Amino acid sequence: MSRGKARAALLVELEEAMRRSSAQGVLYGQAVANIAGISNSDLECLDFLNLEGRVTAGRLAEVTGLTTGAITGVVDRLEKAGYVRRERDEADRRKVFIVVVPEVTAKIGQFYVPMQQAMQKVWSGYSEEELRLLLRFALDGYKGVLEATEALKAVIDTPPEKRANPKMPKARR
Amino acid sequence: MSRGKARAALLVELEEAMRRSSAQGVLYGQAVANIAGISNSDLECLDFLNLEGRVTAGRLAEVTGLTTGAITGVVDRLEKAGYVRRERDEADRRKVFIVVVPEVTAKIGQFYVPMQQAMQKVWSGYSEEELRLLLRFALDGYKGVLEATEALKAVIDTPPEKRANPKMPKARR
DNA sequence: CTAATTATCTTAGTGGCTAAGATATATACT
DNA sequence: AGTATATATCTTAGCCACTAAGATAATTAG
Repeated sequence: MSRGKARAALLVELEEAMRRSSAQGVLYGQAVANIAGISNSDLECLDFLNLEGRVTAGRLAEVTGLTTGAITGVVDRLEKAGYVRRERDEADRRKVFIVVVPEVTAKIGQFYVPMQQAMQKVWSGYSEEELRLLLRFALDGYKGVLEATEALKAVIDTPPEKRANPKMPKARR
Repeated sequence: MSRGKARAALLVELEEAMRRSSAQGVLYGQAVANIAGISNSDLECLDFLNLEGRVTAGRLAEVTGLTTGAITGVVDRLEKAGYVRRERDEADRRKVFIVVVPEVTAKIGQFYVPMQQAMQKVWSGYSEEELRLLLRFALDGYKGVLEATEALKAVIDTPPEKRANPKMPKARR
């Protein structure tokens, strides 16, 4: 206990640092969307499509939290700009798969280069063993955020008077 | 080289894992805004105010990338809902400081509880030494994202034909 | 003390979003 | 098979937050 920071204090700092970098990450995404001349939602969908490859319109609505009507608009704009194509599912002709057009989508990729370079630079300061720890944490963290998103839905169903009333994570200054 | 993952492969995995969790984090924020009944931008500003405490309208415009006109709207809505107050700077009466009303803002805090709990759970799986490494990384990462945001502005000023044309970070499947 | 600058607000117009319902296809029931 | 119900996407009307441009008010520079 005498040497090293007390664990509780460490966690507070960790939380604040992660909130700050995540907020800044959001801003980076907004800047990319602005520069690329597409809306935030459009870019969010395009990013997801790049991770998943081939996704139905309905799935896009699920993961973004937008209505299916809004997704129709998103896909219309992305398709018009050439980033994606619609592909009817031959097995179930109600479904529409959205697939990226990699040659065109690559134009967006350049706006992520500064972020990738900055991250490479950060990572260069860590040993392979440390990077493995970071990977473990990133994977754990992803699961955690998914869980939290689920749990948040439970909060909605809890009547307000039964909820805890915690302080907003507050500033220190 | 024979044991442990090759560093390059590790970095690719790390990047994907971090992109996924960051995307999911964005969704969590959107869900909070929906439940709280305020817009994404309003919540983003409120979060920033909670970190910084007391901030001018103009600074809010800077950090969010919104126009000052849009910020007027944000602050109007937040003020009407009781989350913040406007405070004229007595030294320079053009400026308006926006200050949070903690008692009211606490109502939003509850929606972050699931996230905090999930993160506590994740962090419980790490030793104090490991947490210190994570903190170092979170701080480095924040600096990195800030740098990247700056560097992105440089990309805008580079004529398109002089830019590299990298592939979009692509899926593996 | 006039001009230029800075900080916020106002206004008009636009675009993406939701809610509700239409359309088309698939599945379940009798 | 044939009818009802469910599912997936699209369409439409209306709303709200955003931008761009300019107005207002206060400060700083010459």
